[in-house]
Amino acid sequence: MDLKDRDGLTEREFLEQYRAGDFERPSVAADMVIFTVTDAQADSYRKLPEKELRMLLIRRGGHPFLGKWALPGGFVRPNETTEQAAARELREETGLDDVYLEQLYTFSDIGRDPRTWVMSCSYMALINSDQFQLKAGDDAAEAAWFKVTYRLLRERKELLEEGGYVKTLEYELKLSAEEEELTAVVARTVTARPTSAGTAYAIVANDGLAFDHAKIIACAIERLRGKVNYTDIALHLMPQLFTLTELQQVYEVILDRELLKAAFRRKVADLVTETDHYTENAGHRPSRLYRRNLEGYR
Amino acid sequence: MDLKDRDGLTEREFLEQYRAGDFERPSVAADMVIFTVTDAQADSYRKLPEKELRMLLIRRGGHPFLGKWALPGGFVRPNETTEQAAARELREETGLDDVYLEQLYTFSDIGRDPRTWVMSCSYMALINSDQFQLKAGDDAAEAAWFKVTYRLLRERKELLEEGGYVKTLEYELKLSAEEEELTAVVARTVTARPTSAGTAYAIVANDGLAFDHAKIIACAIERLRGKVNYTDIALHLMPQLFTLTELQQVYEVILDRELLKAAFRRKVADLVTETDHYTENAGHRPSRLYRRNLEGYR
DNA sequence: TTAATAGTGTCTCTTAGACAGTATTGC
DNA sequence: GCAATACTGTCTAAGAGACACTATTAA
Repeated sequence: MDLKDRDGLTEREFLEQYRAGDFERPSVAADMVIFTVTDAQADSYRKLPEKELRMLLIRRGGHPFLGKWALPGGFVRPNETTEQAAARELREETGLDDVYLEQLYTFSDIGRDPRTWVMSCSYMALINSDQFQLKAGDDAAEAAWFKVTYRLLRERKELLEEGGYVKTLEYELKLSAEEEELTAVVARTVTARPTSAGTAYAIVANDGLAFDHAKIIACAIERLRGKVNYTDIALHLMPQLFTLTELQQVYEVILDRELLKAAFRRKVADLVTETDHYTENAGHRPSRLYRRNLEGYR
Repeated sequence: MDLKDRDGLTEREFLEQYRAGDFERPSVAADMVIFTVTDAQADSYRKLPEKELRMLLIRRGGHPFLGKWALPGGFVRPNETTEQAAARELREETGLDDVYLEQLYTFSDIGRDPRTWVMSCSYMALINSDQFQLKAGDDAAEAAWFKVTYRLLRERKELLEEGGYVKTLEYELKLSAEEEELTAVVARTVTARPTSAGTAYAIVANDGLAFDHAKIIACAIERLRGKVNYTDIALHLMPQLFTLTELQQVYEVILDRELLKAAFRRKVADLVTETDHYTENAGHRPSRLYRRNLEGYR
């Protein structure tokens, strides 16, 4: 087809003469929440080590937010998708190439970067403990894996005159590495009005995190918690071989609550395949090792 | 705190001297999938009218994709968030201000806009039939509400040598307005590999839709279908007063399958409040009218 | 009276929660 | 034997699916 527009141009002619207007454009960054799971120090030779959910952060070496901790990320370059930018950043920061990657949300609050107009298209990556090496931060920047806790602090509900309500959920986000202890409070506000409705995040308190990264982290944890229940997403955090108790520990550390063993095993039965291998030299009965069942989830 | 960076500048000094580099930046558009539900023509005075899921599209009046149909949307302006841009576009296209609005996904494939580098941050809006008037398209552009169907065409699963599989789900998207009939086939590819995993959309066939909007629409329908089952999202498509049968019809048209009455009523019981009003002059037993229960969902 | 929808009762099957009981190892 | 974890069996409660039955209106 050779449709012509008002100026009598075909599409090819139009594109040849097209010049991008000099409207102001935003920079777009891909920022990543990279999760992994590690073992805490075991108390006794008999006890199993506890699992910890950890996240990679990088200490800023320049303004703005000099000295604060930020998510790994960087600007999306021309001829690159946001996914590719995220994968590239991940490779640069961790050397890893082949991981679970999922887009989270695009944050565009004005002033979220004090330098200039920057939107953040955020991603979540899951790394299993086989791939995991603490060699993060090959470049000059200081990097560390922070232990994550995210817990409901308070809940408030206000009724509106016109009908509907505003519910505010305040979560405390705690991130701790060797020397560092970061704390933030993120409020999730759910507005329900007769016609409209919506959810918004706000940072209530923030000690040590750069930009609006506390929001992005909150968003990632909530996505992870949600998906754990109805997908096999948690298996991306597991090594090749693992016990069902380890898998349960990972679920528990993500959800921040204890689960019942029997029910848990029924639930994940289809997500794993048993092997003929067993753990050895634990101070107790050996445990069968499982593999991820790639056919499992639907 | 007055931390100084390598150049001996404080944060304030840094920001004062900061000039945005002239790296190439993308344009960012907010594109919207605006859903509503309408009544089809009833066959007889006795029969209830069927519900139809509809979506607003705008015929392009210029290159590229001249004459094709596109989602309402536009570029995000400086000092505006993507949410605000979406809300502004919605107001411009429909005159509506107070609606359910939710961010979907950010699409950034290179070449998705043949003119220049454009990312699309997509949103879904739900409009109830009270607010709905077919006055869309006050400006010069031609606009129409298209009836939506989205149905699984075929499913393919290929096992990989390294372990894992690639599953391809092909959906047929049909959009129809008075004279117009648009058809596209969108493939959702789920890749499951031992370490990585991911989902991607691709357009397999496309007749009449501009840009990659078939993907965005597919994404919106899948989000809507998913959320219908575990939130009260469908109630944003309902007028102030409605019958439970109407609500069920809306669920059915979204999910594209029939539901059982008794089970449905149990499920939505907490999402609605009964009123003392009844339908009148239907050719059969009157039906109790309900309101949305704003306390209902969690 | 009739053609339609409105609305309820109840049986079954599946799943999640709870808990108790048995099994097996290293030291 | 002991201190742990490994693993299974079973009761119960809640929910989804299926279906049948009764109720009520306008024409």
